[in-house]
Amino acid sequence: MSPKIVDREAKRQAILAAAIAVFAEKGYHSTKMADIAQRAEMGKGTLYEYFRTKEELPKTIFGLMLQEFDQQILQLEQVHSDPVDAILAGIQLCFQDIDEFAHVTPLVFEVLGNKDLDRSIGLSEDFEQWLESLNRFFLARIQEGQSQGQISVDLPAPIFARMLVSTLDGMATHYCMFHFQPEFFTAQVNVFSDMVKSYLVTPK
Amino acid sequence: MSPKIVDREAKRQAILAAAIAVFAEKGYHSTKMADIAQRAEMGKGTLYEYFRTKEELPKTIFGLMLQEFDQQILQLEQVHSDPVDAILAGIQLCFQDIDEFAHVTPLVFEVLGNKDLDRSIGLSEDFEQWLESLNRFFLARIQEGQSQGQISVDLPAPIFARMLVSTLDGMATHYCMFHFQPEFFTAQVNVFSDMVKSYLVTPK
Amino acid sequence: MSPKIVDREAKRQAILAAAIAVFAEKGYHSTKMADIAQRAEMGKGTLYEYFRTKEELPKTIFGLMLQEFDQQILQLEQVHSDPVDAILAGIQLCFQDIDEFAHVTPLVFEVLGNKDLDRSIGLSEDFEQWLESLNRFFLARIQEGQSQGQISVDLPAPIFARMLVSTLDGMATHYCMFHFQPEFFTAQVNVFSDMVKSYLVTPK
Amino acid sequence: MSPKIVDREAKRQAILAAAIAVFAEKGYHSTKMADIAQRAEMGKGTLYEYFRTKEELPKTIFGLMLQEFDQQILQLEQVHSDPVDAILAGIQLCFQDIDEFAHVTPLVFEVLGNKDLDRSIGLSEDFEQWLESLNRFFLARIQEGQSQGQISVDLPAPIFARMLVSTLDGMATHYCMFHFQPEFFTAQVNVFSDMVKSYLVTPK
DNA sequence: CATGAATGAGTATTCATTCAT
DNA sequence: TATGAATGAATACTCATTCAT
Repeated sequence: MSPKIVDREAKRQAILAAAIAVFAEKGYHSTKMADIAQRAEMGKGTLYEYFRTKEELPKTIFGLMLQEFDQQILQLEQVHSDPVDAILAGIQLCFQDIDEFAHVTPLVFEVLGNKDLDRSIGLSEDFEQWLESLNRFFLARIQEGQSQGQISVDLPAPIFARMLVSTLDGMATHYCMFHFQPEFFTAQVNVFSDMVKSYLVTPK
Repeated sequence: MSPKIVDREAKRQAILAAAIAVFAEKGYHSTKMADIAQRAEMGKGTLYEYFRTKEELPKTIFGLMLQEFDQQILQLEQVHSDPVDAILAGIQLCFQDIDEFAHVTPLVFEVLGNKDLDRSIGLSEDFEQWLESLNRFFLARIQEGQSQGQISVDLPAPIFARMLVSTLDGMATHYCMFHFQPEFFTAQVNVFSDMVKSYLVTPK
Repeated sequence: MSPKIVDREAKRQAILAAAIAVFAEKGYHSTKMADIAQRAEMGKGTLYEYFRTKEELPKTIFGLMLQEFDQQILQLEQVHSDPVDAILAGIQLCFQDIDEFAHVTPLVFEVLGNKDLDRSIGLSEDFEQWLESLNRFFLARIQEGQSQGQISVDLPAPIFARMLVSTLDGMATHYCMFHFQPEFFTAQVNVFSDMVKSYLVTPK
Repeated sequence: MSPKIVDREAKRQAILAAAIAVFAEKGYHSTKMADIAQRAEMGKGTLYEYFRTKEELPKTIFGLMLQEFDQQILQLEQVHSDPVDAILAGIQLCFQDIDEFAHVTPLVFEVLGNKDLDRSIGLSEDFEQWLESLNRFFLARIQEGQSQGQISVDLPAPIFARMLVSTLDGMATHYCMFHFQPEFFTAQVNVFSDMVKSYLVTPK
């Protein structure tokens, strides 16, 4: 905790913040290291004292993002209400800090869309792993509900779980990329949640 | 008097096919014109006989894609069954030719993620317009169902419609990008469809 | 003189005329072979049936030009009036067909200015040779005038002759490149001629 | 805190000197940026730190040249001897720093000869303006001499003035391009000057 | 002979990264 | 440690030339 270390950490954060801002404005490929240096109000050379390459910036950004996602998963796993409520809570939890990540969405798109870049950053691997965790959570709750007789055993659990994962991601993505309207979005999540609830508890 | 006879249209298609293939493999920015030329089995210069710039390739690819999307919208508008059935038919229709477009998805991601590129290609504008058409279709059917007493007037139509649009896109995207399993996907769309049906016809 | 040969020659001339026109409009380096073909109303490939390379076009154009220049020199040498009159006649003769060559002047400039191009076309060599012939003509007449007592022996003949060559070229160049006004030009040549005459016959 | 210290102006001059040298050797179009970089003993990229494009090099070179030409015009206008002497002084002044510009002449030729290049560099416009200034100087002195009775009013002043401009340029050009012999050149200018003097003061 | 489709060598320019200060 | 000047690999695009028809 020497002041040196605090300074270094603060500078690292400043660079990351600048990078996020510029990446969000122009996209990864259109952003020059010089742009980031300017935004961070430091020299180009200094960036390289903190990050060895340009690619290390999105790598770090995604690392932080996925760390938060993992927190989310941990939170999910601590939800101990009855299965259906847990699923509904999970849906809400997914969007808890969405505004915080909204401006990184275009960067995620650009990296996921470029296999070369993705390979060396490893985003899709980590991202799919997160999707899988989410999927596991929903699947476990559904199966729990089925074994408790609360959810019909006719419901194809793995399919429904994966459907939840992709539809939730769809809503989040549309909010971040095309339709940035918080209240509307909340309402949307609520109808969706209500629909899911009705479907799960209705006997088939 | 008898110049070389060439099927220009066929060659254009061949180039486009090569471009789509290489873009899908490496992404737009990582693809060199030389890569496309090699894949199309022709010289670099020949590409420029058919497309003036590199950007014109995705532009053309998206143009064709959006043309098909427009066809889809036209088809949607010709669905004249009762409102709820129309909505369910619409959901199915959305995924009708999905495999045809699956390999363009990463390219769409990369372009949508890079504001600079998107601006000069104009993809997001056209894409959002398509989302809006889809939204209008669902909204109209829901309102129709409400005025006919089939769907509860308590359902917030605009919100539900937009939710459908984003969730459908989410499922399609996940299928194309992360989870390319046709049968699983069909099943997923079917549960979703069933859930929507139940929700719409259940009195609140 | 078979019709074939006449046809070929006519086509050669057509290409040359087109080349001269386009070179005059845009300059050598900015002219594409395609431009010349279009102007000559034939296919690009046809040009190569008549001229092996692009450089061969200016080479041929300059060849014709210098051929005319040689004719001029021959004409000069047939002037058999007294020395001073011969010099004055020579001055006029220099501008005899100037309008015919005016539009080639920029091409001459561009080639003379580019040593690489000049080397492979060999223009400056031929051009300087022509200047030298002109110089020899003037020098011979002056020396003739001096030996006949008509021109002062104090006049430094080689220097005066070379001065004539460069000043005449200067007037021609300015007419062709900067000040294309025929009447004004004629008047200019006349004062110059009159000045030379006065100077030559005035005893020092 | 202590960045590399560099004399940017000196480096700019070094690049310019290298550019002038290489342009003189090969011509503008045959010169690659890599050639200039090599001559200036630096990397290609460094050139672009000082000049945004290749065209900016001749543009700057001509700018400096024309600046000197303007100085010359200013000097001319400060010549306050009697009209004929002023004209003779003007003739000498024209060649004052000729050696300094001699090696730029081919570049001037190439640019003036290529309309495309000339348009974007704007040389001929500036050059003709300079010719015009020179012309105005001679015209004014001649008319002054005529109103003072020193020069015959029969002399067509505008024509004679323009004739001076083009013949002086002719001598300068030949010196720089074809006949680089300083002593010979000086003698040539002197006979010319002497001839002009005789002509102006001789009553018609 | 005539054509224009195909070709690929050639070149200006950009930008991530290095390194002298 | 911080800097920004220097670097050169990398790449889209052009155009003289070739050659199948």
